[in-house]
Amino acid sequence: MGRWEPDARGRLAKAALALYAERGYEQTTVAEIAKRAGLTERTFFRHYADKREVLFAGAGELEGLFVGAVAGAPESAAPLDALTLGLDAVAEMFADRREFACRRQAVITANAELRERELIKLASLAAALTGTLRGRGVAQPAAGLAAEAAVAVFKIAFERWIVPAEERPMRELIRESLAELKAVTSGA
Amino acid sequence: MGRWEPDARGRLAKAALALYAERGYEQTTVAEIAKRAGLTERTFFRHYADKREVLFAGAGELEGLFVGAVAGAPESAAPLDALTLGLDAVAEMFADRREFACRRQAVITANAELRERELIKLASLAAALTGTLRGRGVAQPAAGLAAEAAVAVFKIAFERWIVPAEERPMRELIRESLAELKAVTSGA
DNA sequence: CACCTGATGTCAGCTCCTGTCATCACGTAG
DNA sequence: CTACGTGATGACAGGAGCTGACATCAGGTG
Repeated sequence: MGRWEPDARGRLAKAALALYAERGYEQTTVAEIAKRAGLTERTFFRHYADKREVLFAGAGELEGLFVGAVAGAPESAAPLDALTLGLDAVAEMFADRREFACRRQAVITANAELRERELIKLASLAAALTGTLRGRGVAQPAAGLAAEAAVAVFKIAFERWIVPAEERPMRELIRESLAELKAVTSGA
Repeated sequence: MGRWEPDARGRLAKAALALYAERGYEQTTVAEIAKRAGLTERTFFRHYADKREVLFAGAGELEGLFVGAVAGAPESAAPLDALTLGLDAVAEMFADRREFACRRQAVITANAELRERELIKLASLAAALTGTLRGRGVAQPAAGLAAEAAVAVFKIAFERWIVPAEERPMRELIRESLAELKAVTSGA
């Protein structure tokens, strides 16, 4: 055993999610999170930039996966087809994390500050996708619009996937949302 | 003359924008804003919920205008056509406020916290548009996707309108973005 | 004149977050 | 084996954002 219990970061994340869920984000102090993880407040801020970020550590992974899949699409693929590959890759990643995603999302939707943070992560994703499309030769503003549209599809499919009543696979919901988007933008 | 100088709210907003532009958002304290407006810190927080909100007082107006135009579209209009009427209404509103919008946007884009707040205002707009479309009989998820797409069009048109080099009318940029969105979603 | 109202000032206090320095197990060089 | 460096952590002070509670006081109202 080392000098400290291992995985301080993970313990902080777990403690934070638990407390945010138990008593609400605003009613939880960083000192309490740290205490539950057996650490101090100062150490919390060494692992996470702020009180919100502890819930968004996985965002970078999602972005990397999405961008990677789009970048790896065949050169001949149209922008929306490349983005669809990215959406599929993301869907796969979510497949076995439904319960965790649900608890986490319940906390986020319950608080405006956390929703703000979530939105900027999605915006960062859109920006990264825009850059990737541009690297594939797509011009502006088409690249930006396609990226925003793909993120909207992800957002809405995710919203429906989270609903406990549905229980449908993420991939299916994404295909449906994509089809709806095409219908609604071409229909007018 | 009343007991106090009139328009405390407006004075605070003006002082805040000036200071944020001068020395940056983070380097400005609320006490400084209040002092420049001839008020106290406590009074600032009576007018604005937090240090960011002072830049977003007009967001409600934008949302109302957009939603009103969509709601007032002919019943026969397709979702995207109704949304286009909303986009046009918004474009008109921006027409004579370019300089103010530029200064404000420069401050916002320079700071992540302010971008977060901007994003949640846009999300609120998308939610309001979704509700309006649903009121017009559009089902989910089509309503949500159409709303998100319209907000994406607004976002990207606005980005281009702000660029000093361009100087093209907002309405024209919106039409262009809309056409690009249709092209990119139907082309694949 | 007495009273109420509403915008503001004053003050105490919590929480978030940061800078700085101390601590101390572990690894490594000698 | 000792000495030293390293890296994660603790301890402490302090600024800034934000809130609650109470005081103040010009104006309107009876």
